[in-house]
Amino acid sequence: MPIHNNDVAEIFDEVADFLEIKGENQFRVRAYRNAARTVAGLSRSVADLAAEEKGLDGLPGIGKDLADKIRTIVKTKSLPLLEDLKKELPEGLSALMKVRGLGPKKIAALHKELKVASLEDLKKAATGGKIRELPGFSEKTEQAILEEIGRTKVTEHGTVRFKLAVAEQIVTPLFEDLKKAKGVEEIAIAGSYRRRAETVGDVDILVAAEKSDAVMDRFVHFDDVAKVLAEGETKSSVVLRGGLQVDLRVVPCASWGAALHYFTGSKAHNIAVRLMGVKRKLKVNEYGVFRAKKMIAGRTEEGIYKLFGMPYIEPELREDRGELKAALKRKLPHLIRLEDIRGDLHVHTKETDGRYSAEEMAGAAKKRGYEYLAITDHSKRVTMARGLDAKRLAKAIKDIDKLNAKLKGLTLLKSIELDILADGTLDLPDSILGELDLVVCSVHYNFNLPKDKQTERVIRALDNRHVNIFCHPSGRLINERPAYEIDLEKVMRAAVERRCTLELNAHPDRLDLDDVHCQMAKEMGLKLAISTDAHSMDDLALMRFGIGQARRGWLEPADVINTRPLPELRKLLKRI
DNA sequence: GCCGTTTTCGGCCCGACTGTTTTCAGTCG
Repeated sequence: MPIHNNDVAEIFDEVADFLEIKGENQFRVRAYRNAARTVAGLSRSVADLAAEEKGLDGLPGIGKDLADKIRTIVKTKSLPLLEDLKKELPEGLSALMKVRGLGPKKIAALHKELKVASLEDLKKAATGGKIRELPGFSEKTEQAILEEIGRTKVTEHGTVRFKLAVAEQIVTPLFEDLKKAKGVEEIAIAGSYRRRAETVGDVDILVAAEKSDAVMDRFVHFDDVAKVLAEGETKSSVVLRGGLQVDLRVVPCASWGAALHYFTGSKAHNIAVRLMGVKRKLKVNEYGVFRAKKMIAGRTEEGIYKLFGMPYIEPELREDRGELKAALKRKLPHLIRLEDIRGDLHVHTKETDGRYSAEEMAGAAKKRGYEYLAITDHSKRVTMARGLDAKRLAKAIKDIDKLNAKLKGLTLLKSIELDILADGTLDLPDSILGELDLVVCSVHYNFNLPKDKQTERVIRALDNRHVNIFCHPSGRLINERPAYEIDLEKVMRAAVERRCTLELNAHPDRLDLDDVHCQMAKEMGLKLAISTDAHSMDDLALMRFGIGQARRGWLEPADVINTRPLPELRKLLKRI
């Protein structure tokens, strides 16, 4: 099995956990964490980079030592330093770092005094009343630990994060309620939610008000609050029923921009901006930018960036993945917006597993202001969805022709979501595919092929000159199913050569491609399709999640085919 | 362990809240 970027990142993070528990130099710890973040955010395979002479040179936070360690990991799939650390300390300790309220110091004490070596041990020690006996711990901390283990669903693989769409549903009623609180001048949801990350760990609500008591009070007493974790004058935290943690921060109006910037993050982006401040003898915090005691920026986010010689940086870019450098050089992308989308290229109807007719879907698409909509029902291999065989597809084509004759202002595109069979052949014959406006194709079965076979399978499908778009390319379902083994970089290069493309599936359960692969596509000049995979009329609105992901991947309107008017789109869909 | 429009050595973001304490360490974001 090849080494993925995430494998390297996980090893570095684990090293950082152990070093921290050991009480090592905090800056060394930070170096490993930074390196983990850099590797996880790379738009190219770190294994490939490691194979190149200077491939790892100049990566932020990765110097000679860590570059060597990466090469070791790629070559041997392990890191001697980590193996040594695991001999010194029990392997399970790193999982304890995921328990909220437990940090390196407490974990070290629990291990030293109670021989706690795993989540299991921790639970036992807490239930047995052992923890309260330790200095610095109490019965209260013991209870808190037990609650945390239950509440956050801590596993060996970390804590469960909420899908963005789920978090949106849970937090919207609270957000709407807080808007009505007395004294609220400005209010926004910040954090990873505002950066449109695919999942969020918690939700940060920010309020500007001269007096905080009314809004704080309304917050902690909101109907859906299951537990108040902290309650202060400027900051409170609650857990809503369903387990989502929400933090509320209240700042003075003059600090709105600084606070919004600070609480939007990412943490890495903030640290980088603060460092720019330190170099100019300025202090950047959530209240503003200060020279000595004098506030010189912070009412708006724009003002802060301007002070450092940069244009406004969109939240989706704030991951410290090169956006600050790009901003300084005035090379920021003009990110795609929802309004740029002119049509959806992947939707289902009740002919297979959708809920509405093509006509109803067309009506919903028209309401959204779309110019075109591709009807892409499943092909016969997807028996569960009653996929179309050639005969039924032929009838569907005729029906769409009839519909198009009476539709005004919107064109339905004749298409199919064609299954790629295990050997890379396609589920329907070329003769019928030639009748379609475009063909999108997907993998729905045989997920467990070896990586090279899976990659070959998909590329073979792309060899067919009727094929235009490879859908939900990694096959992952967020929080539910990992991606199948596939070399997407290779698939993308194949797509560029064959004048076809990949989909960014906008469904919030998928968001597939991820942000890193979107950026990879952009860098190799591959123009993507952003589609919802809608199974109902409402689903067309999921496009906004795809746009969020695309923006995180630095995509501009020109990088996406369904921003084009129909005649241009048709040209782009033509293969030689 | 990284890094450099002051630097190859000596720095490395910053503040709020909690808990167990009597002035602060630990944790979090």
